[in-house]
Parts: sequence; C-alpha cells; structure tokens
Amino acid sequence: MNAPQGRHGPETRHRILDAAESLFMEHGLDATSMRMITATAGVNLAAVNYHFGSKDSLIHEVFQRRLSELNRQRLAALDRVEREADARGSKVKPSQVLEAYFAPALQLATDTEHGGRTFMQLLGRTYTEPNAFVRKFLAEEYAETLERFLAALYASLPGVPRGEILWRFHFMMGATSYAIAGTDALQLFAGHFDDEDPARMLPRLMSFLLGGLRAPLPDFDDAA
Amino acid sequence: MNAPQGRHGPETRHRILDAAESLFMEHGLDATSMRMITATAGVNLAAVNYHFGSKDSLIHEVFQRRLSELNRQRLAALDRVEREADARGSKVKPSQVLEAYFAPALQLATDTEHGGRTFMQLLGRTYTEPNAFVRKFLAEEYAETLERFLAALYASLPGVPRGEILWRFHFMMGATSYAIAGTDALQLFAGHFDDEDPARMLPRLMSFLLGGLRAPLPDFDDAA
DNA sequence: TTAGAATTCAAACAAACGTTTGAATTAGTT
DNA sequence: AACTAATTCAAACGTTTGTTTGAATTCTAA
Repeated sequence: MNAPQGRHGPETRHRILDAAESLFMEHGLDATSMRMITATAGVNLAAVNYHFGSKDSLIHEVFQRRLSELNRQRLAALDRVEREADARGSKVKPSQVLEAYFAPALQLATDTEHGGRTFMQLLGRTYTEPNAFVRKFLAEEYAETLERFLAALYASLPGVPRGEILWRFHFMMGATSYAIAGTDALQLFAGHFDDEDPARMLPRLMSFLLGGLRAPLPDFDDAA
Repeated sequence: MNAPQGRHGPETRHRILDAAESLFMEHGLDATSMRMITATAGVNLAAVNYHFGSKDSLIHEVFQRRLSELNRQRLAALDRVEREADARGSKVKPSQVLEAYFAPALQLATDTEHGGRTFMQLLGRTYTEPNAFVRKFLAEEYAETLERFLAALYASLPGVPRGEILWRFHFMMGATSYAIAGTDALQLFAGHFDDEDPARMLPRLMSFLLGGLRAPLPDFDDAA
C-alpha cells in the first residue's frame, strides 16, 4: 500500500533498507540518524520520508523483510518433520522441533554475502530493545510461529510440566542469541575465541540446547 | 577523585544514580535524556554535569556501583569452593563453578527492594549494547572475573577442549541473561508465563545450564 | 511533443539534545 | 557576624534530531 510504482523507486528503497540494516547493527536504532542512513545509501535526506513515511516505518520494514521469510522457513521445517512423523506413525522428537526452529536462524546468520549475518546480529540485540514500537511489531511478527512451536514442543515432551518447557525454550533463545552475536557482542571474550567456523556453530549449539532441554527437572525443595 | 565532599552532595548523587538506573532500564541509554533523569530525581538539570561531569560518566557510575560488588561476590564464592576443595584434597566440580558465577547474579536479580532487579535487567540488555564507550568499560570491569572463572572451569573439566567450554560458557551467559530479563523482556511470551516466583529461578536455570554444559560434545563430521 | 505523475533535491522547520554559564543560595569555619 | 567553599538554579549555548516544503528533475504515456 505504501510501495510506489515509480521508476527509480525500488532501487532507492533497497539501497536505504540495506544501509539502514547495516547501520542499525553497528550503532543501534536510536544512534543511527536519518542523515547517516541516506549518506551511506547515497540518496537524498528526504528519500526515507518519501519512500517509507517515517523512521519508525523504515525500522519496521527492515525487520519485516527478513523476519517474515525466516519464520516462513521455520514453519515449513516444522510442517515437514510433522508430516514425516505422521507418515511413519510416530511422534516428532524434541530435537526435531528445536532444529526446525533454530537451524534456519543459524543458517541465515552464516550468510555474509547478502547481509543475513548482519541482520541476525541486529535481531539478537533487538530482543531486549526497550522501544515500545519495536517490541509491539516483533511480538506480532512472532505470535503465530511461537504458538505453533510451543505446541509442538509440549506434544513432544508429554508429562513434562509446560511451565518448565516454556522456561527452557526461553533459555534456549537466550543461548542462541548469544551464539549468533558471537565474539562481536562484547569484547569480554576478546582473545579467547579462535575457532570461528560458522558451519560448526549449529552442531555446537544443538548439543548444548538438547542437553539443557533434557536435563533433570529442578528440585525446588520448598517447604510449602 | 571526582567525589565531592560537600554537604548535600551525596544525597543528590544517589538520587540521580537511582533515577538514571531505573530510566535506563525502562527506555534504554540513548533514549533517556538528562532532563528525564533530573526531573525524576527532583534535582536541577545542571546537577548531573556538576556531580558526574557528563552523561557518559554517569552511565559509567551507574554500572560500576553495582558491578564491582557483584563481581566481588562472585570471586569470593569461587575462593570459597576452591578452599573447600583444597581442604578435602579434591577438585572443584563444574556445578560449583557455575553456581559461584550465576547464583550471585540471580540473587541480585530477585532484590526488588533496592533496585537490584532493575539493574540486572538493564545489565542483561547492555551485553549487546553497541555504544563503544559502554562496551569498553564493561570489558574492563569483567576482565579479571572472567579470567578466573574460565581457568576454574577449564580445571574442572580436564580433557574437554577449551574452545567448547568457552562457547558453552558463552551460551550459558545468554540463557542467564534471558532468565533475568524474564517475561518483561519481550511480550513474545505474554500470557504464557504464570509461575513468576523468583526463588525458583536459580534451581530452574542451574538444571538447564548444567545439562547444557555436560551434553555430549558435538560431532562436526566435516570431511576435512 | 506535450501533459502529467513520480522522484529527487536543497533548504528550512521546530523540537530536543548535552553542556555551559554566572548569579543566587546554602552551610560549615574562623 | 564575616568569610569561604560547595551546591543549586534559571537561562541560554550551539548542535543535532526527524520531518516538511516547494521547486527542479526525470521518465512514461498519450
């Protein structure tokens, strides 16, 4: 509805989106000004407001363009393993649910050619973004995906309290976020990491996540 | 060196630090203005620059006042378990190292009376802060603590490749960060969580972390 | 070739930002 | 009571922010 059908329009739009994505990753949402974006994209300052309406709308589109595709892949992967399980008359395993959710994210994070890695680092930081506007559309964007994966996870772990599964899924998202942010996240680990082969990240992370998910349930030993 | 020995000074300083901490948590570092801070603290706009010099210095002190105490507790806890192990001629267990590191953080996060919870939520978000100035002093503040805990973790897991331990510790920090951010982090899980008893968080998280740490090493199966 | 819509552009807008100033006020010391 | 240093205060500083304006330009279609 906002997309102009003009001539040079689409090109300018893409240049702005790419520049914004990269700058948002490097400096954060607030600290990235319209002038930084338009200068990097090589377009006029007014171009953002002309093509997107406002800075908030630009932020929205930067996230939506990648997120809708990512969650589409996640749901497709979940569909696939559920169909396979149905076909052989068995149930989906927890590890399959986790892989359907986290593997597409990890794979996108290894794509340095088309900005996938840049976006995933930005996304990892945005989970804790205080900006109310950003939180709102992120929640909307994730609603369906999260609903489906939680249901699948519950079904794959009968007998385990849903509250515990929910918390562990939350923990897993945190671990994955840090995995993607990687060494760059903070110079805390500067000088410690050396193996940076991104292909090794998926098995490395999946081992950890599965170990955490399958850990013995905590003993709260409250005297209630 | 910057602390004034005036009369009403200390009171004003505390009021500013508390207001800043709370607002930084709610709106983020950049989106919190000096005018918001001084209005909340009930002091004059110029008071921040008078007492702290600049907004950056104020940010620095907000973090340092809590972090130095937190890391002091962590190192004290590590000293304790290492002394106990020495006394009985055995080695420190991985679970003891983890508890020495994560328990003080979780405990601080349950303190809603004196702003501990507020600060820990702020800290969780700040691990991925792009602001170069913040990243720098956070790395400095953590350097010694991280060095000691990594060494202890390596010693407690002989035979396990250090690179794998390092990554898993990184993952654990991510999980803990999300655990502390909790339900508030994003409305993603809105309506799902119900058990919010903070006392249950430590055993819940420790089970998960230990399960992840002790998971089988990943099989990279690369055909190199 | 001309009409017309889409896009770009330089310039300016008001608002908010962190910081500085210099005078007024406060409180402890002599 | 007089002096001195610390602190508070209202006001203003120059910059930067996101956004808007209206004219210039570009390209398509008739």
